[in-house]
Amino acid sequence: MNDGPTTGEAAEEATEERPRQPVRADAQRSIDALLAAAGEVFSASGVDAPVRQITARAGVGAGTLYRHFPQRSDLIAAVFRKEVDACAAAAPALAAEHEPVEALTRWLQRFAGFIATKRGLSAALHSGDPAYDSLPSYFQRRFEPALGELLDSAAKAGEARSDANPWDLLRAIGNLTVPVGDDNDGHTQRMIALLVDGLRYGTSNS
Amino acid sequence: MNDGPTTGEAAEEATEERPRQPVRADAQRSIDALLAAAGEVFSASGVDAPVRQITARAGVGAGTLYRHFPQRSDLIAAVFRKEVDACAAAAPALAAEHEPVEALTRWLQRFAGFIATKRGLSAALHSGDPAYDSLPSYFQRRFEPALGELLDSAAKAGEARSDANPWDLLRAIGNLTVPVGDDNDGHTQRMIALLVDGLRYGTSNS
Amino acid sequence: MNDGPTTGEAAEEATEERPRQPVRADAQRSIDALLAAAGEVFSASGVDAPVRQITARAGVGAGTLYRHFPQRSDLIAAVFRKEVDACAAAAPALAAEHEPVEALTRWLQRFAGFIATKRGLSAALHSGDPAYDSLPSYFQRRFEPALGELLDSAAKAGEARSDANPWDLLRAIGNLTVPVGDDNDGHTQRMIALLVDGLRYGTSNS
Amino acid sequence: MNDGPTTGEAAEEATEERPRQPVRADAQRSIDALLAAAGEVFSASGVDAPVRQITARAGVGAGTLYRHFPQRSDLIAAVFRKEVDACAAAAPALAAEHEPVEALTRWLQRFAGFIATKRGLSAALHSGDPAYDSLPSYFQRRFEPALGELLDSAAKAGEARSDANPWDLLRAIGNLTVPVGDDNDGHTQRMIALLVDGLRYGTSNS
DNA sequence: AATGAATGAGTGTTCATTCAT
DNA sequence: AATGAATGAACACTCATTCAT
Repeated sequence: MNDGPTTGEAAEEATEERPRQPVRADAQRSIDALLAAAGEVFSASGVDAPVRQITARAGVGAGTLYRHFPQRSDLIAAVFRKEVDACAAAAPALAAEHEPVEALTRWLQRFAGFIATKRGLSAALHSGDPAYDSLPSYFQRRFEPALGELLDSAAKAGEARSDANPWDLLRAIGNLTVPVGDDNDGHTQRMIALLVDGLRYGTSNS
Repeated sequence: MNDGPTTGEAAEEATEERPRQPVRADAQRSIDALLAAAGEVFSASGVDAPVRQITARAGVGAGTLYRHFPQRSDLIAAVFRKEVDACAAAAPALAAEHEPVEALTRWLQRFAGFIATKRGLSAALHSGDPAYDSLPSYFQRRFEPALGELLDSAAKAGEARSDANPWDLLRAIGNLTVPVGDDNDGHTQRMIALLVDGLRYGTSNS
Repeated sequence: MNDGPTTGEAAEEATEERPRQPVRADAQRSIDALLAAAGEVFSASGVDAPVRQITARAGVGAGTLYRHFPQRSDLIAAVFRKEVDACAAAAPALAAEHEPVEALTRWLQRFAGFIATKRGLSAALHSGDPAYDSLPSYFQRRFEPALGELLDSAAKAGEARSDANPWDLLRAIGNLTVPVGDDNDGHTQRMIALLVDGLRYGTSNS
Repeated sequence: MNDGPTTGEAAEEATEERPRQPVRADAQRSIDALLAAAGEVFSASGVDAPVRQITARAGVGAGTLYRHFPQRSDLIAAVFRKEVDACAAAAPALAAEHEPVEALTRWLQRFAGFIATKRGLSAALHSGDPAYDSLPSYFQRRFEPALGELLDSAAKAGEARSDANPWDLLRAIGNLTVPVGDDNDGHTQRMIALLVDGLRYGTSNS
């Protein structure tokens, strides 16, 4: 991803070419402050943190938050997108600086760090609130190609099996978007098999 | 573990041979109903679910819950222990019925299922509430030997590397007791390396 | 007072000559323990203290309290009568040991001590609960003659005006049975006039 | 005190000349309504009356009460101060309209009326809650000079003994700030002696 | 007769959300 | 557009009272 969408726009999927409608400077300042504050509060206290904690940290009134993010889910989604973008953008950067396996490993660690701040989001994501419907696909749309590139490079270098599924691997680390227990598509089984493969690696059988 | 402690007694580690102190039958019925109801509600709605949801499902009054579990954390901990026991007890059972690698794989899947119901417990566990202090060690005390036996059997059969650390592996699947983001002991790094090993398994390098 | 009613009987105005129906010894023990405990708890925490505080101190179960005192007001009334009796009985005792004015002064101080433990009963008394209807008259029936005797003796000795109204005086100190603010019978005014008389005592007018 | 502080400001000692900090009109309306409602409810049902009774009568939501009076004690204290101010302010007014003894008597009756609404506050005052620490001294600071002036005028007119202690007299009527039973400074004794003096007034000894 | 477990209405309090300023 | 006061539903928790043991 070269520069990513401007996630500063509240609750809106950016369409690249639409000319910006005039957003007043003070409004933009409020939005930025809210996104920053919410990101910090969410990782510190979870996405159920009291709204006032966020507005206080952002230095705005409660009404301002609701003006820009009428639903709590709008705020959560906006923060989520912003952080997804930042993480996905790290993949090509690492690929440019490191050998394939090294880049792969580093990015997976970076990704794990991203996931670590998302504890507690899982419940929201599966709450059935349609406001979150677009998030899993956004997550996938950003991350799958990012990891795909890294895996391809490693495979081309003969450093990884070529049939590895990036999406499965992301879920193995994240378990964010689909809880392990409910899925029936065999994801968990495949990932556990992968771990077991890892355990076997280096034995006389490998 | 041969048959597991009877976790029906609230917040108490059962000593096998001690004759039951007279727990009135109705009280025991309430405790059992509450633990069962709480288990279901917790996995459906998280550990912050309204108390009344639990009491309604258990068919008891609110006061009954508070009599037996004065703090919410007491209930959470009791449910946790009960489910840990049930899962740990599955390990020897599977070992008796299946080949080593099969038993290992099945149990890891069973364990993953256990973890899946624990989404949302992570925050509670790291809340600093001393009521939860004993839980991580209980978790480890039950699970580490359970998985250790399975790994040993697999290693003896030449089906797994013998240096695999059961505790690391449990955390790799669970990420329950220590969030990924905060740990500095390299756990995440090792587990990601293990996944990458799994990816490499079967390539020309293995 | 020579023997007074046995206030150990719950919620019942003793009729002097009725032969005691057989009260089982253990029941009587419970009643005594409850009255003693309630007296202590009421002065420490007011008459709205939690029931369990009383049963715990008495060493009986909650059911036992309700067997003997089906309404909370029954318990309050029984404690009240018991303490009224004890205080009223002190009047003749003091009269036998001291000079008239000394006995009068000492008993009024004793009475003030009694009142001091009744803070908070006022609200209950005026709650409209018919269970308390008999209490003010009981209070008056016991105390008015007790103080009347003391005043008479003092008057006969030329140590007090002979027209003093014992009931007014009791209320002046107590303000228990009728709150100052609501009465329109001039009681408060008379008592304040009395205080002012006291202030004038020894001025050029006296 | 010439006209009394505006107690409409929550839990704050008004400084006469300070220009009002911008208190929004609606907030002030809420505060006033709450203080008025609480005053009525407290005298009717005691200071432990349900919060909802107060908010309902004030016509505001529960949150509004908690915004302005985060602790129940804040509300109690504010009501107390407001009523103390009103009563103390009556003293100079009465002095301006009546002869000294008449003014004294009327104000004491007014004060007795004030006390009558304070039944049940005693327990709160001695609960040890530091929120009430300042109340007794506030009570004394307002009332002692108020009564002192009245007594001085009466003494100057030769209508009262000049050594009367205003504070003792206030406590004689009030018994609010220090319960009768516990004090060891002889207050109760002195007041009872005063009453007895009043009784003696006009006997052959006076 | 005594016990103490169960009930559930009642209450304080919080906090998301709306809306007057 | 921003503020922050008001609202009131929702929730945890207590405790008087009942009733199974």
